[in-house]
Amino acid sequence: MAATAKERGREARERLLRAAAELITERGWTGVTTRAVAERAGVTAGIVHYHFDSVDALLAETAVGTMRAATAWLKTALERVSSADEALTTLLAALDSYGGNDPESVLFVEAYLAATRDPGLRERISAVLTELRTALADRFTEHGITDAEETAAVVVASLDGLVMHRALNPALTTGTVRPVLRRLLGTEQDGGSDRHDEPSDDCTTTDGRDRL
Amino acid sequence: MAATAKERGREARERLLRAAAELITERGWTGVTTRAVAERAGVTAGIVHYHFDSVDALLAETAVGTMRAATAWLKTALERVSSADEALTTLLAALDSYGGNDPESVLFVEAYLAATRDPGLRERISAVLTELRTALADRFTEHGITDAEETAAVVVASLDGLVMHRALNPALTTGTVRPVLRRLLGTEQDGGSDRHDEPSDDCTTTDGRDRL
DNA sequence: GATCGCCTTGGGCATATGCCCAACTTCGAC
DNA sequence: GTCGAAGTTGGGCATATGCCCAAGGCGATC
Repeated sequence: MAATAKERGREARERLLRAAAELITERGWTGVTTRAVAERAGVTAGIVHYHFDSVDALLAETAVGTMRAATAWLKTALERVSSADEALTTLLAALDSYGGNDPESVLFVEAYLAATRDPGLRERISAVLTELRTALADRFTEHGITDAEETAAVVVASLDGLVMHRALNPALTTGTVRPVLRRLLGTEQDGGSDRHDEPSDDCTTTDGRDRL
Repeated sequence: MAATAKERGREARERLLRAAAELITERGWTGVTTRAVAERAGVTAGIVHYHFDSVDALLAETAVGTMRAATAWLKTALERVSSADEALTTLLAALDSYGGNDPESVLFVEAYLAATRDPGLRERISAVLTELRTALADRFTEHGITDAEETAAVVVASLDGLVMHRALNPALTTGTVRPVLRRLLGTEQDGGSDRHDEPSDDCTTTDGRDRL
């Protein structure tokens, strides 16, 4: 058996990260406590400060890690895209995959706010966000979207805003907002701009990618 | 003499509300404490629970009150608007009026997240948001925007998203994002989307940076 | 088997927090 | 002048919280 102690330590650490992610969305960033996260992870409270310097360090690690994973996934998904509209669809699909009361995207918003009060976290989150924004802008440039940089920035921000508002207004399904968001791309392809509720064409048609 | 005691009580209550608003953005919703808000308001801690049932009640009152005031102001501003584009400009100007490190709009985002965990607050915030969204949608309908309801919803959500992202990315000035956001209105007025003829309340700050 | 490194435990300390309350002040009404 | 309502004060209680630490496993290495 390979390093049982080390392995268990690693697992405990990851369980803490997962527990923290849940609790951030449930209680809010500043509402996560040492003992709560330890209990959720099934470990004792002392463990938290063995694996992390502080509760805030745990939360930052959780947020940055989650965002990095999501961004990495989205970047590879965007690489397979063959039009700007498809890129938008990919992002919307990712947004939908978390269902309505999506825990993960609320975590992002909590992280943004926490970054407002923590310069170090802000730096790390900005880096991830820039990465995603740049990847999207590259697709846009590639497919002839004007103001690609600015458009990408607005699209990413808008999607985060929609995530937030959807928590209060369930009518904001991706199907509903997609026709409107498409206008952001500036392509005047006039594809029947008033049809809502796209049935199920939300998945990019290429290889199987219905997971996330 | 007009009720001095009653008057002072009222003032203390309002000072508490203002102090709470500041602290919510500084420390986050769940980071606001009885004593901190009392100290900021210049009263003793006992006062807080005399005027409000609980700290959470204080916070909710603060958030809803602030949002109601902002919405009321925006509604009257929107009434004077003579085009959909001008409506957008009005909203952007309001967004800018709070300067870069705007305390108020961060408060809104904090409130959205808190509403996620408090059904009562969620109800109240949804009502205010619906009011604003409807007022905007009315303007849009009036000026021939297709999908007025959906467009209004997306615009409001996008602006909140931009507020959040601007806290991390100062390049997201209204001047920078305005040309992109105009596309949301679906009015295909000329391709050059970076020129506008409304000279009056041009709120755009002198955008220094263009690289996002 | 002894030793070492990594992980874990459970308790503990100083402080913070929400909320309460009895006594006190203030000021208009009678 | 007395009374009562509205507001204020300062202390206090039970609990929660962040972080620490000495002691205890436990497998790998020698």
